Amino acid sequence: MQLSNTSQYAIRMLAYMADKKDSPLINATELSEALHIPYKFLTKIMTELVKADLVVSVRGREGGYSLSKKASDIKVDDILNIFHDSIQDKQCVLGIGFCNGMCKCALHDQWMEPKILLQKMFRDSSLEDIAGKGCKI
Amino acid sequence: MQLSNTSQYAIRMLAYMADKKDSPLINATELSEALHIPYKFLTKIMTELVKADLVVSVRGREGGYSLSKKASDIKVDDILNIFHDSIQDKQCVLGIGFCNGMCKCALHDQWMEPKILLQKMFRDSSLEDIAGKGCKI
DNA sequence: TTCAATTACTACTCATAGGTAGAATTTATA
DNA sequence: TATAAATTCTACCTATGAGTAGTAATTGAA
Repeated sequence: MQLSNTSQYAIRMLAYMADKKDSPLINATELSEALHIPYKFLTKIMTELVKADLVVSVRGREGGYSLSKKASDIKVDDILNIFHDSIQDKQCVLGIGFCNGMCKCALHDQWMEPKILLQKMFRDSSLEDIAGKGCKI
Repeated sequence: MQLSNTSQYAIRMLAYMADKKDSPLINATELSEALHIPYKFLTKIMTELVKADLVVSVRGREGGYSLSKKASDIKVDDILNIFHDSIQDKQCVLGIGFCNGMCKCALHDQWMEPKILLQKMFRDSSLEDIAGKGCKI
Protein backbone atom coordinates (compact mmCIF):
# COMPACT_ATOMS: atom_id res chain seq x y z
CA MET A 1 0.00 0.00 0.00
CA GLN A 2 2.22 2.80 -1.24
CA LEU A 3 2.98 5.03 -4.21
CA SER A 4 5.31 3.77 -6.94
CA ASN A 5 8.95 4.84 -6.81
CA THR A 6 8.38 6.83 -9.98
CA SER A 7 5.55 8.89 -8.46
CA GLN A 8 7.49 9.45 -5.25
CA TYR A 9 10.52 10.64 -7.21
CA ALA A 10 8.42 12.89 -9.45
CA ILE A 11 6.74 14.62 -6.53
CA ARG A 12 10.06 15.24 -4.83
CA MET A 13 11.60 16.55 -8.05
CA LEU A 14 8.80 19.00 -8.72
CA ALA A 15 8.59 20.12 -5.10
CA TYR A 16 12.32 20.87 -5.23
CA MET A 17 11.85 22.91 -8.39
CA ALA A 18 8.93 24.82 -6.88
CA ASP A 19 11.08 25.58 -3.85
CA LYS A 20 13.80 27.13 -6.03
CA LYS A 21 11.46 29.33 -8.02
CA ASP A 22 14.13 32.04 -8.24
CA SER A 23 16.33 29.93 -10.49
CA PRO A 24 14.92 30.06 -14.01
CA LEU A 25 16.28 26.63 -14.93
CA ILE A 26 17.31 23.63 -12.88
CA ASN A 27 19.30 20.83 -14.44
CA ALA A 28 19.20 17.08 -13.95
CA THR A 29 22.61 16.89 -12.29
CA GLU A 30 21.58 19.25 -9.51
CA LEU A 31 18.29 17.44 -8.94
CA SER A 32 19.94 14.04 -8.95
CA GLU A 33 22.56 15.06 -6.40
CA ALA A 34 20.22 17.05 -4.17
CA LEU A 35 17.52 14.37 -4.05
CA HIS A 36 19.68 11.25 -4.32
CA ILE A 37 17.77 9.96 -7.32
CA PRO A 38 19.74 8.01 -9.99
CA TYR A 39 20.60 10.50 -12.75
CA LYS A 40 19.51 8.38 -15.71
CA PHE A 41 16.26 7.39 -14.08
CA LEU A 42 15.56 10.99 -13.15
CA THR A 43 15.97 12.22 -16.72
CA LYS A 44 13.67 9.45 -17.92
CA ILE A 45 10.97 10.54 -15.46
CA MET A 46 11.54 14.20 -16.31
CA THR A 47 10.97 13.53 -20.00
CA GLU A 48 7.55 12.11 -19.08
CA LEU A 49 6.77 15.22 -17.05
CA VAL A 50 7.70 17.33 -20.08
CA LYS A 51 5.42 15.28 -22.33
CA ALA A 52 2.63 15.72 -19.79
CA ASP A 53 3.16 19.49 -19.93
CA LEU A 54 3.96 19.89 -16.26
CA VAL A 55 7.54 20.85 -17.06
CA VAL A 56 9.23 22.69 -19.91
CA SER A 57 12.75 21.76 -20.89
CA VAL A 58 15.52 23.75 -22.52
CA ARG A 59 18.04 21.61 -24.33
CA GLY A 60 21.70 22.30 -24.90
CA ARG A 61 24.31 24.09 -22.87
CA GLU A 62 22.88 26.18 -20.01
CA GLY A 63 19.68 24.22 -20.47
CA GLY A 64 17.53 22.64 -17.81
CA TYR A 65 13.98 22.28 -16.61
CA SER A 66 11.35 24.62 -15.19
CA LEU A 67 7.72 24.29 -14.14
CA SER A 68 5.30 24.96 -16.99
CA LYS A 69 2.90 26.90 -14.76
CA LYS A 70 2.53 28.43 -11.31
CA ALA A 71 3.34 26.04 -8.46
CA SER A 72 -0.09 26.72 -7.04
CA ASP A 73 -1.63 25.36 -10.25
CA ILE A 74 0.12 21.97 -10.11
CA LYS A 75 -1.48 19.52 -7.71
CA VAL A 76 0.11 16.32 -6.43
CA ASP A 77 -2.79 14.45 -8.02
CA ASP A 78 -1.78 15.80 -11.45
CA ILE A 79 1.54 14.05 -11.00
CA LEU A 80 0.00 10.78 -9.82
CA ASN A 81 -2.30 10.75 -12.83
CA ILE A 82 0.67 10.66 -15.20
CA PHE A 83 1.94 7.46 -13.62
CA HIS A 84 -1.51 5.92 -13.09
CA ASP A 85 -1.09 6.15 -9.34
CA SER A 86 -4.06 8.38 -8.57
CA ILE A 87 -7.01 7.04 -6.55
CA GLN A 88 -10.12 6.84 -8.72
CA ASP A 89 -13.58 7.56 -7.31
CA LYS A 90 -14.73 4.01 -8.02
CA GLN A 91 -11.52 2.34 -6.97
CA CYS A 92 -12.20 -0.71 -4.79
CA VAL A 93 -9.75 -1.54 -2.00
CA LEU A 94 -10.20 -5.25 -2.81
CA GLY A 95 -9.82 -4.82 -6.55
CA ILE A 96 -13.39 -5.76 -7.47
CA GLY A 97 -14.18 -4.21 -10.84
CA PHE A 98 -17.88 -3.70 -10.23
CA CYS A 99 -17.78 -2.64 -6.56
CA ASN A 100 -20.45 0.01 -5.96
CA GLY A 101 -23.55 0.78 -3.95
CA MET A 102 -25.52 -2.08 -5.53
CA CYS A 103 -22.87 -4.80 -5.28
CA LYS A 104 -20.08 -3.82 -2.98
CA CYS A 105 -17.00 -5.56 -1.60
CA ALA A 106 -16.62 -6.62 2.01
CA LEU A 107 -14.56 -3.54 2.92
CA HIS A 108 -16.55 -1.03 0.87
CA ASP A 109 -17.97 0.94 3.80
CA GLN A 110 -14.73 1.01 5.80
CA TRP A 111 -12.78 2.16 2.72
CA MET A 112 -14.97 5.22 2.04
CA GLU A 113 -13.54 7.58 4.61
CA PRO A 114 -9.81 6.91 4.16
CA LYS A 115 -10.23 6.93 0.39
CA ILE A 116 -11.84 10.37 0.43
CA LEU A 117 -9.14 11.66 2.75
CA LEU A 118 -6.39 10.34 0.48
CA GLN A 119 -8.02 11.88 -2.58
CA LYS A 120 -8.37 15.16 -0.70
CA MET A 121 -4.70 15.11 0.26
CA PHE A 122 -3.59 14.52 -3.33
CA ARG A 123 -6.09 16.86 -4.97
CA ASP A 124 -5.76 19.76 -2.57
CA SER A 125 -1.98 19.79 -2.16
CA SER A 126 -0.28 22.00 -4.73
CA LEU A 127 3.46 22.28 -5.26
CA GLU A 128 3.28 25.70 -3.65
CA ASP A 129 1.72 24.16 -0.55
CA ILE A 130 4.45 21.58 -0.11
CA ALA A 131 7.55 23.35 -1.47
CA GLY A 132 10.05 24.14 1.24
CA LYS A 133 8.14 22.20 3.87
CA GLY A 134 10.24 19.82 5.91
CA CYS A 135 13.83 19.01 5.05
CA LYS A 136 15.49 19.55 1.70
CA ILE A 137 15.31 16.04 0.35
CA MET B 1 -1.78 3.37 -4.56
CA GLN B 2 -3.46 0.04 -3.88
CA LEU B 3 -3.04 -3.32 -2.22
CA SER B 4 -1.23 -6.11 -4.07
CA ASN B 5 -3.34 -8.67 -5.93
CA THR B 6 -2.17 -11.29 -3.48
CA SER B 7 -3.42 -9.36 -0.45
CA GLN B 8 -6.72 -8.56 -2.15
CA TYR B 9 -7.25 -12.22 -3.02
CA ALA B 10 -6.28 -13.39 0.48
CA ILE B 11 -8.73 -11.03 2.17
CA ARG B 12 -11.56 -12.13 -0.11
CA MET B 13 -10.73 -15.81 0.41
CA LEU B 14 -10.71 -15.54 4.19
CA ALA B 15 -13.83 -13.37 4.27
CA TYR B 16 -15.62 -16.01 2.20
CA MET B 17 -14.52 -18.72 4.61
CA ALA B 18 -15.63 -16.67 7.62
CA ASP B 19 -18.98 -16.17 5.93
CA LYS B 20 -19.46 -19.94 5.59
CA LYS B 21 -18.58 -20.76 9.16
CA ASP B 22 -21.15 -23.61 9.21
CA SER B 23 -19.11 -25.65 6.72
CA PRO B 24 -16.24 -27.26 8.61
CA LEU B 25 -14.00 -27.37 5.54
CA ILE B 26 -13.93 -25.40 2.29
CA ASN B 27 -11.85 -26.58 -0.63
CA ALA B 28 -9.83 -24.70 -3.20
CA THR B 29 -12.14 -25.54 -6.11
CA GLU B 30 -15.13 -23.94 -4.42
CA LEU B 31 -13.18 -20.83 -3.47
CA SER B 32 -11.67 -20.51 -6.93
CA GLU B 33 -15.04 -20.72 -8.65
CA ALA B 34 -16.93 -18.56 -6.18
CA LEU B 35 -14.35 -15.78 -6.11
CA HIS B 36 -13.04 -16.04 -9.68
CA ILE B 37 -9.46 -16.43 -8.54
CA PRO B 38 -7.14 -18.67 -10.62
CA TYR B 39 -7.10 -22.09 -8.92
CA LYS B 40 -3.36 -22.64 -8.93
CA PHE B 41 -2.63 -19.15 -7.68
CA LEU B 42 -5.23 -19.51 -4.97
CA THR B 43 -3.68 -22.70 -3.62
CA LYS B 44 -0.30 -21.03 -3.61
CA ILE B 45 -1.64 -18.13 -1.54
CA MET B 46 -3.53 -20.51 0.75
CA THR B 47 -0.36 -22.45 1.51
CA GLU B 48 1.17 -19.18 2.73
CA LEU B 49 -1.85 -18.54 4.92
CA VAL B 50 -1.44 -22.03 6.38
CA LYS B 51 2.25 -21.39 7.10
CA ALA B 52 1.27 -18.10 8.76
CA ASP B 53 -1.16 -20.02 10.99
CA LEU B 54 -4.24 -18.13 9.88
CA VAL B 55 -5.64 -21.25 8.21
CA VAL B 56 -5.47 -24.97 8.92
CA SER B 57 -5.54 -27.42 6.06
CA VAL B 58 -6.73 -31.01 5.85
CA ARG B 59 -5.08 -32.96 3.05
CA GLY B 60 -6.49 -35.84 1.09
CA ARG B 61 -10.01 -36.72 -0.01
CA GLU B 62 -12.73 -34.70 1.77
CA GLY B 63 -10.00 -32.30 2.80
CA GLY B 64 -9.99 -28.53 2.58
CA TYR B 65 -9.27 -25.41 4.57
CA SER B 66 -10.69 -23.75 7.67
CA LEU B 67 -9.83 -20.71 9.75
CA SER B 68 -7.39 -21.47 12.53
CA LYS B 69 -9.22 -19.24 15.03
CA LYS B 70 -12.38 -17.25 15.55
CA ALA B 71 -13.18 -14.85 12.74
CA SER B 72 -13.29 -12.03 15.27
CA ASP B 73 -9.66 -12.77 16.14
CA ILE B 74 -8.33 -12.39 12.59
CA LYS B 75 -7.86 -8.79 11.50
CA VAL B 76 -7.37 -7.61 7.93
CA ASP B 77 -4.03 -6.19 9.04
CA ASP B 78 -2.86 -9.69 10.04
CA ILE B 79 -3.35 -10.72 6.42
CA LEU B 80 -1.57 -7.66 5.03
CA ASN B 81 1.39 -8.32 7.28
CA ILE B 82 1.97 -11.72 5.69
CA PHE B 83 2.38 -10.13 2.27
CA HIS B 84 4.28 -7.04 3.51
CA ASP B 85 1.37 -4.81 2.53
CA SER B 86 0.59 -3.36 5.93
CA ILE B 87 1.12 0.35 6.62
CA GLN B 88 3.94 0.88 9.10
CA ASP B 89 3.81 3.66 11.68
CA LYS B 90 6.92 5.31 10.25
CA GLN B 91 5.99 4.73 6.60
CA CYS B 92 6.59 7.88 4.52
CA VAL B 93 4.26 8.61 1.63
CA LEU B 94 7.24 9.83 -0.43
CA GLY B 95 9.45 6.87 0.45
CA ILE B 96 12.02 8.83 2.48
CA GLY B 97 13.74 6.41 4.82
CA PHE B 98 14.38 8.90 7.59
CA CYS B 99 11.14 10.89 7.45
CA ASN B 100 10.11 11.86 10.96
CA GLY B 101 9.43 14.82 13.23
CA MET B 102 13.01 16.11 12.97
CA CYS B 103 13.46 15.77 9.20
CA LYS B 104 10.20 15.22 7.42
CA CYS B 105 9.14 14.95 3.79
CA ALA B 106 7.10 17.60 1.99
CA LEU B 107 3.83 15.72 2.48
CA HIS B 108 4.49 14.53 6.03
CA ASP B 109 1.77 16.61 7.71
CA GLN B 110 -0.89 15.92 5.07
CA TRP B 111 -0.16 12.19 5.20
CA MET B 112 -0.74 11.86 8.95
CA GLU B 113 -4.52 11.78 9.01
CA PRO B 114 -5.21 9.44 6.06
CA LYS B 115 -2.44 7.12 7.21
CA ILE B 116 -3.95 6.76 10.66
CA LEU B 117 -7.38 6.16 9.16
CA LEU B 118 -6.03 3.46 6.84
CA GLN B 119 -4.23 1.76 9.71
CA LYS B 120 -7.40 1.95 11.77
CA MET B 121 -9.43 0.38 8.97
CA PHE B 122 -7.01 -2.51 8.59
CA ARG B 123 -6.36 -3.04 12.29
CA ASP B 124 -9.95 -2.75 13.49
CA SER B 125 -11.67 -4.79 10.77
CA SER B 126 -11.92 -8.47 11.67
CA LEU B 127 -13.11 -11.21 9.37
CA GLU B 128 -16.29 -11.36 11.47
CA ASP B 129 -16.88 -7.66 10.80
CA ILE B 130 -16.62 -8.00 7.05
CA ALA B 131 -17.95 -11.53 6.38
CA GLY B 132 -21.24 -11.50 4.54
CA LYS B 133 -21.14 -7.77 3.98
CA GLY B 134 -21.91 -6.69 0.44
CA CYS B 135 -22.15 -9.17 -2.42
CA LYS B 136 -20.77 -12.70 -2.46
CA ILE B 137 -17.62 -12.08 -4.45
C1' DT C 1 33.44 26.90 -35.99
C1' DT C 2 34.42 24.00 -32.41
C1' DC C 3 33.47 22.27 -27.94
C1' DA C 4 31.25 21.13 -23.90
C1' DA C 5 27.03 20.86 -21.43
C1' DT C 6 22.71 19.68 -21.65
C1' DT C 7 18.09 17.02 -22.76
C1' DA C 8 15.95 13.11 -25.66
C1' DC C 9 15.79 8.62 -27.62
C1' DT C 10 16.44 3.66 -28.01
C1' DA C 11 17.41 -0.35 -26.11
C1' DC C 12 18.79 -3.07 -22.79
C1' DT C 13 19.29 -5.46 -17.86
C1' DC C 14 17.62 -6.80 -13.29
C1' DA C 15 14.25 -7.79 -9.65
C1' DT C 16 9.78 -8.86 -8.31
C1' DA C 17 4.80 -9.64 -8.67
C1' DG C 18 1.56 -12.46 -10.79
C1' DG C 19 0.43 -16.70 -12.56
C1' DT C 20 0.96 -21.67 -14.52
C1' DA C 21 2.33 -26.75 -14.92
C1' DG C 22 3.18 -31.14 -13.33
C1' DA C 23 4.28 -34.36 -10.13
C1' DA C 24 4.34 -35.79 -5.15
C1' DT C 25 1.88 -36.56 -1.01
C1' DT C 26 -2.06 -37.50 1.84
C1' DT C 27 -6.38 -39.74 3.04
C1' DA C 28 -11.48 -41.09 3.00
C1' DT C 29 -14.21 -44.22 0.63
C1' DA C 30 -15.59 -48.01 -2.32
C1' DT D 1 -6.05 -52.47 -1.57
C1' DA D 2 -7.04 -49.37 -5.26
C1' DT D 3 -8.86 -45.11 -6.54
C1' DA D 4 -10.09 -40.53 -6.60
C1' DA D 5 -10.07 -36.12 -4.42
C1' DA D 6 -7.71 -33.12 -2.14
C1' DT D 7 -3.34 -30.20 -0.52
C1' DT D 8 1.79 -29.35 -1.18
C1' DC D 9 6.15 -28.90 -3.50
C1' DT D 10 9.27 -27.58 -7.10
C1' DA D 11 10.01 -25.35 -10.98
C1' DC D 12 8.94 -22.62 -14.39
C1' DC D 13 6.81 -18.65 -17.40
C1' DT D 14 5.18 -13.83 -18.23
C1' DA D 15 4.45 -8.97 -17.38
C1' DT D 16 5.85 -4.92 -15.20
C1' DG D 17 8.38 -1.74 -12.34
C1' DA D 18 12.96 -0.05 -11.55
C1' DG D 19 17.17 1.21 -13.19
C1' DT D 20 21.31 1.44 -16.64
C1' DA D 21 24.02 2.32 -20.99
C1' DG D 22 25.11 4.46 -25.07
C1' DT D 23 24.22 7.59 -28.46
C1' DA D 24 21.83 11.35 -30.90
C1' DA D 25 20.27 15.99 -30.95
C1' DT D 26 20.49 20.65 -29.33
C1' DT D 27 22.60 24.99 -28.11
C1' DG D 28 25.33 28.65 -25.55
C1' DA D 29 29.90 30.18 -25.26
C1' DA D 30 34.86 30.34 -26.19
